[in-house]
Amino acid sequence: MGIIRKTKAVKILLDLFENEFSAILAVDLVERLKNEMNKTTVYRALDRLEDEGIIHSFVGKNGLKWYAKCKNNCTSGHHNDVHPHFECKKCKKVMCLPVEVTIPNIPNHTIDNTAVFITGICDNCND
Amino acid sequence: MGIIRKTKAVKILLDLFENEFSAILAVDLVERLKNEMNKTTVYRALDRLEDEGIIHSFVGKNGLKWYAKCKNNCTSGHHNDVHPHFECKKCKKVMCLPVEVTIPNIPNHTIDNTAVFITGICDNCND
DNA sequence: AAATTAATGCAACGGCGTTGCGAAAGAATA
DNA sequence: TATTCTTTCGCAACGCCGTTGCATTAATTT
Repeated sequence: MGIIRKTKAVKILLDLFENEFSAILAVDLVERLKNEMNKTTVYRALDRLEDEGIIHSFVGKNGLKWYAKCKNNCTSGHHNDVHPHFECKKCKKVMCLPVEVTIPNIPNHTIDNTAVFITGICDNCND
Repeated sequence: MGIIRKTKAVKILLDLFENEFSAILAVDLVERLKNEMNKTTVYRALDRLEDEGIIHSFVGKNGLKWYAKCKNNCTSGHHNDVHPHFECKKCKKVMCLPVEVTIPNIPNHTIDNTAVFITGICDNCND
């Protein structure tokens, strides 16, 4: 807990997420890094990075796992931003939208976590 | 397109969803019906029911597929209700919430579909 | 009843993600 | 630097969900 060990895998992944603004599919990471590290290593390093609140994960429509960089000081266990994730049908990119989604009050329910997944066409492809 | 064939599988499934208010995991359906039909049949019949707009599906946090009955005259291809799905951490049930979630306008984006998945504690377990 | 179309069962597969375990790498102590 | 301890890595194998191909059976059409 606290400082994360900067292993080879962690360094490579951090670098990757630093230069990537859209979310990345876990399987794509495995593929892209297959010459540098084993797939098990990728998954375990992702787990650690998520535990530390450096990245966050979510599941797409097809059940595949996406990872993206956290921007709002998330900590282990709790992620601050409840932002939607947007998947463009054209360019296939998935991005975190800098927008707050407010969930209407639901009587007698305790809300713990909210995931919003939107599909459509992004601004880049809309020209 | 149009009228769905009332095969054995479809009848059983329709009956099941009629008497079930919470969503059902696809794998649970396969398990519950394993003496009456093959797992392939279950998945294929679910596909057809969804195509006809009788049920709708969504993916949970762990990537598993859920099915629930449609209530708002959905048609093939398009499902009318953008309601959240709520998973209770205690009783593990997943229900469709009768609430509209409004997504804030996102400049230059064309929204096609929205999925909201909430976890927490439901009213039944909150006493 | 015969012919056509659609649904079913079975077995095998594909893909994502996980686990167990021995080997290697990194941190800590001296 | 040498020794010990802890964490990570690689490999192989696995578990599971959902899908596909194909031959069989059931339902619809004529």
